[in-house]
Amino acid sequence: MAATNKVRFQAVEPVRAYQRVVEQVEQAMLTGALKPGERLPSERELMAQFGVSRSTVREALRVLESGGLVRSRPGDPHGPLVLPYSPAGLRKSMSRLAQLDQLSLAELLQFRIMLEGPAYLLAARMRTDEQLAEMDAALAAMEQASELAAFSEADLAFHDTIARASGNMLIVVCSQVVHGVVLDMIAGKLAQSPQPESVMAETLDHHRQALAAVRAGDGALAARLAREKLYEYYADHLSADEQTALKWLVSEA
Amino acid sequence: MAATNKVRFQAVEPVRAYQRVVEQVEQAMLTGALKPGERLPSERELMAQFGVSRSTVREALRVLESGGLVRSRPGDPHGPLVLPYSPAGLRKSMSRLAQLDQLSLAELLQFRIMLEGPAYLLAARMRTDEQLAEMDAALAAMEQASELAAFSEADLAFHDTIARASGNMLIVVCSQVVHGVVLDMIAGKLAQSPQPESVMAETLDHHRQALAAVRAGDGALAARLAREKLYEYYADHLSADEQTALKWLVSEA
DNA sequence: AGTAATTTGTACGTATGTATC
DNA sequence: TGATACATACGTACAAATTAC
Repeated sequence: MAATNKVRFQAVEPVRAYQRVVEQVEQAMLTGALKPGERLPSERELMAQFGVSRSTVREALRVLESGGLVRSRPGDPHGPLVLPYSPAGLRKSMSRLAQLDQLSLAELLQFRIMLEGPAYLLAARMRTDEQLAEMDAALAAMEQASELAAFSEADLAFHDTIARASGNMLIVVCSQVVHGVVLDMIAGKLAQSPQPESVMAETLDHHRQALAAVRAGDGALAARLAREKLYEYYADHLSADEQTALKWLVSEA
Repeated sequence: MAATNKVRFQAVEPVRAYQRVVEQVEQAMLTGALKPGERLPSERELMAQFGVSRSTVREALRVLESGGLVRSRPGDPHGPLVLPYSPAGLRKSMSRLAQLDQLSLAELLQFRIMLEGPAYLLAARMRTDEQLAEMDAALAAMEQASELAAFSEADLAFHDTIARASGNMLIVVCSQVVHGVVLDMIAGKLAQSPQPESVMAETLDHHRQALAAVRAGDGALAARLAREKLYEYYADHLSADEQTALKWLVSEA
């Protein structure tokens, strides 16, 4: 018996020409041979260098473009531009996950609590003075907002600043995505709230307290306030079981 | 003076033909009009329906394909296959950011702690008996593993079961992705560990304690154990500042 | 089993609008 | 302003692969 019983072969799928082009360009960007701000050769030159047709080059460029890695404009003699690395791709994938995987509001809120607690915790210790000023500005915008839309926008900016102050990019991206999806899910219900003013005033009060805790450097307090606020704000939209599970995260996390 | 001083115009960038095709297909998948396992029309039919050339259709298909949404094979008369959601895209974009130093190991570990704490917390209360049996099986596999690779694989299965027991799909997917990326980042360093046996034994012991807490329904204890374990396991790879920040999350979260 | 039909993968040519020099 | 090089989009053609009869 040949000594091949330990090796495991994997199913091999055909590698298309455009994929090899994409891989080479991606590799060049990963190794630093191609840096943001630099240019790729023109399509005609690429098709000469890779030895493929124009269609193949274009398919590869479209894939790179949709991934947020390059941007090509018609008529640009310098060739496609290599873009700086941004979490746009991460955000798109997260968005798809949140929207496509039929997530429940309860799951999204659980996740928001998991994100916001640590976000406040870290922000209370890591925040710069500029970020503190941004939070003040967002709070002021919320106070001055007369319409729900403007209020909601300022609220989003406030949370975004908190997330950025945590110094963790994953928290920033996930918070943006999850917050956005949650707003989409309850958009209808929130608009027909009986007393939008009282809700806004209450939210404002919670934010003031949390911001004060952040300013004082009391991360644990800020985190607890944030979790409780989130629960109170959204609990009405959940079933009794879901409320219970969410409560666990609020009190014990 | 015309009453146009309140409107804000945004810079408009050209929308390519292939982008509109991609958007329509993505939208159909998001709304559920196109479900996994179903087929897209053939390229020729697509080019008739969208009123664009085949090149454009193909560029759109390549983008969708690279995003893991569809798969097209040569000669398939049924057309491109609509794939079920996979976290591959999420993992790829996260890995890219990590490789490009836009995402530090410290951030990833922070995030893992944020995920695993609540995962254990929820799992301790929500787990079914079958999931508990799965955890036992994974633990047994870890005990029997002689090589690091098998041990690591069983460890991954253990954490995955915990995540699934939490009942939150976002936790499941994010845990898988982040865990995988962390393993990629420290793959080299871990292999040359001086005493892999002692590390494995220690990890095993931690897992036993955490599993016991889950079995007993003590979510708070399980979560604390998980956070501490994670810190002890990876702290060596972090700078002093990063260790301090991580410690905050371990103790106060 | 084998053949025919259809589809994808790739290549090449062309017209048009655009950005840069 | 004009000239040049570029990207966009369309159309055609042929080889390779797959399915169905």
